Amino acid sequence: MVRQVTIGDVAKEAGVSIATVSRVLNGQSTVNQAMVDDVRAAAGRLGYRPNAAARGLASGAYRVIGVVVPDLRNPYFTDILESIVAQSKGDGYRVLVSDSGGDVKEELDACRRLRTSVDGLILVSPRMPGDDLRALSADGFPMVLINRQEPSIALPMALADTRSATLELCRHLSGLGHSRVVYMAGSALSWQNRERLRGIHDAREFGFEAAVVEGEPTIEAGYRAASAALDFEPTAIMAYNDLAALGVIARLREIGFKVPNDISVTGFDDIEMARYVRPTLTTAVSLKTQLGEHAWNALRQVLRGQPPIAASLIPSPVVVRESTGPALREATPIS
Amino acid sequence: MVRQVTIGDVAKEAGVSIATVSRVLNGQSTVNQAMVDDVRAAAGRLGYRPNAAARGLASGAYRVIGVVVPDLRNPYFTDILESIVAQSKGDGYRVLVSDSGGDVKEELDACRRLRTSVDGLILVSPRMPGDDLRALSADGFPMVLINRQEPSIALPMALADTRSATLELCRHLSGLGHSRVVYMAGSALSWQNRERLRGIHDAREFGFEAAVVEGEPTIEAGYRAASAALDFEPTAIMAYNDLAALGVIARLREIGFKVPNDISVTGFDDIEMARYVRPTLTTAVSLKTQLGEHAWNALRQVLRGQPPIAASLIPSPVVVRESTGPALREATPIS
DNA sequence: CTGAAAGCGCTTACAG
DNA sequence: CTGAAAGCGCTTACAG
Repeated sequence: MVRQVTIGDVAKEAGVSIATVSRVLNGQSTVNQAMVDDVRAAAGRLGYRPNAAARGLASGAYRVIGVVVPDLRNPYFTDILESIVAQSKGDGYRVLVSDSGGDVKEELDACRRLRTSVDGLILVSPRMPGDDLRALSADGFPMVLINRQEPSIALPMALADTRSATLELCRHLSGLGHSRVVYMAGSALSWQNRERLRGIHDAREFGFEAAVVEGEPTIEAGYRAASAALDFEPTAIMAYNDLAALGVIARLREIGFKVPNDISVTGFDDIEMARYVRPTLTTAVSLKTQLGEHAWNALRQVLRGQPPIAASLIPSPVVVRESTGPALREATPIS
Repeated sequence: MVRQVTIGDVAKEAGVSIATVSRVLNGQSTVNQAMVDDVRAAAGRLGYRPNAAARGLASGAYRVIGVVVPDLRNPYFTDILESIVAQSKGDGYRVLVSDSGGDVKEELDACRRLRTSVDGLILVSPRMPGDDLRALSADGFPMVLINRQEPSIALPMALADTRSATLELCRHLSGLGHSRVVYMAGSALSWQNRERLRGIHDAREFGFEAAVVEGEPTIEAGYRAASAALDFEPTAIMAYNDLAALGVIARLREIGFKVPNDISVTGFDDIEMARYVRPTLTTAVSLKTQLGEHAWNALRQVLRGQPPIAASLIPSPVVVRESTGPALREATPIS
C-alpha cells in the first residue's frame, strides 16, 4: 500500500490539532477563519484525501450504498443504475454494484456481503424468495426495493406500473384484431413477470387471451423461444421485454415471417434501441430514470432518519410503433 | 445505524479472545479444531458479518477495487465491467463503479475519490489528459488501464488492437470497391479514436482514404451525424462503434438509403445487438471479456506485490456481415 | 496455540 | 473556539 497522507500530517503541517482539521474538512462552522485557511492550505499542499473507511468506521456512515441488479448487460438495469449513481452522487454517496447473474442464491449472498460495507441497499428487481427478503430486512437495515412487492414486507419501493401497461398492450393488440396471442414470459421468479401475467389476465374483461411460453429477459432467449411460440400459430407475440422482442424478431425474419405483416410483436421497457431498430418496437415505456430517482430519494430519507417515503407506482405508458399491425390471418381461438 | 454484531460479541459467545475469532474467520490454521468449531458456531448463531471498513482499516486492504467507465449505458463498457466484476469476485474483491459521463474533469475527480476507499483502480478508456493520468499514477497507487496508452506512463494495461482491426476494416471496404468513404469519429480524447485514425492512415498503403466527420460513441450521435457524412456522398461509412453505426443506419433508412445496397456501414466492438439487427453489422470483434480479465489479472498481480504483467494487445478480428457490400455507385475520389 | 495490546485513520463527546 | 482522548471494529506483531 502507498503510504497515505493522514489527518495527522495535515494537522502537523497546519500547526493545529487533528480535531480541528476534521472540523474544517467537514465544514463545521465553529472554527475561526484563520485556522480554516491554514488547514485548507495545508491539506492542499499535502494532497490530503480523507480515508473513507476510517471516516466510515468512526462516524458510522460510509456514504456508500449498494445496488444489486440481476444483469448488468441488460440496458434496462443499466439505465436504472445510471440514474441511481447520478442521483446519489449529488448527495455525496458512491455506489457499490453487484450483478447477481439472476441467481437467487448469489443475489442473497451479494446483499449480505454488501451490507457490511454500505449504509443502505437498493435491490433492483430482486428474485429471491419472499422469506429471504424478509430476513434481510428484519433488522431494519436501510433497504429499498425496485420492482418488487412482497406481502408483509413494508420496505420503501419504486414500482413500474407493469400490470396496467400490460393491460394496455393487450388492449392495443385486441383492437388490432389479434386473438391468437402468445406471451413469451420472463423469469418466473420475477415480480414483473407476475405483474405482466396479471395484466394479461385482466384483459379477459374484453375477451383477450394469450398462451404462455417460457422465456428469459435476453435477446438470445427471445431468439430461442421463437419456435415454441410459433407452435401456437399466433398472430401476435408479446415478449417479456424489448431484448427478448428483438431476439424474437430476428428469428422470425430468419424463418421468413414479416413483422408486423405476418406477426405482430410487442416488447416492454423502451430501451433506447427500441426506437432505432427496424421495425421500431411497440412497447411500454418504463421510466427508468424516475424509478432510480424515487428509489434513491426513498433510501436517502431512511438514511437521514426521516419518515419513509410512500411506495411509488410509476406509470408505463404504451408507445405504438412499427412492430404491431392488424391481424391479417384467419383467427381461430387457441385450444 | 443498526447495531451490528461485532467480533467481540462472537468472542464472548464462543468464550475465546477476539484475536482467536479473527484468526478463525480468516482461515488461519494455527487454531485448534475445537475452538474453530466453537467460533464458527457462535458466529453462525449470531449471524456475524465482519465489518469491511474496520477490516480494511486494520489490514490496509479493502478488497474493493474501483472501476471508472465513460458511460454505463454503452454495452461495450458494461460487458467489460461485467467481466471485471466476475473475475474479481472470484478473488474476493468487490467493485465500486463510477460513470464519468465522458467528462474528463469528472473522470479525474472520480479517480481521486475512489482512491480513498479502494485497493486499486481500473480505468476503462479514460479520456483525461496524459498529465492527469501521470499525476494520478505518480505515487504508485495500483492502477491498470484499459484501452489507453500514454507515452512515459508505464502502467499495466489491456489494449484492444484497434489499429490493426481498423486497417482490416479498410481493407475489406477497399476490396469491395469503396473509394468514397467517411469515417465518423468518436471522441477526440479517446485513445481508441486515435488508433482508428492511425489504422485508416495505415490503409493508404493500398490507396484507401476516408474523409472524417465528428461524432460520439452513441446511437443518438450516429443518427445525428449521418447528414454530415452524407455531404461527402460516400459509398461507405465507417462508424466509430456499433452504437453509432446503428444510429447511422436508422437515419439512412429514414432518408431512403438502403444498407448495404446504397451505402455500406461498418461498426466496431461487436456488441450483442450487432448480430440481431437488420442488416446485421459488419464490425470488429472487441474481446470485452478478455480485456476485463487481463485488466483484473494485471491489477491482482500488483495488489499481491508481484511483478507486473506485460501489457496485452488483444486482437479484434473483423466479422463481415450484412451491412457491407460492393460499391455500386460511380466512384469519384473525395476532394 | 492463545491472548492482551497497539494501531489503522478518522469522528465526536467532553473539558476547558 | 480548540485540543486531548476515547472509541469505531477489526488485524497483527508481540509475549508467553
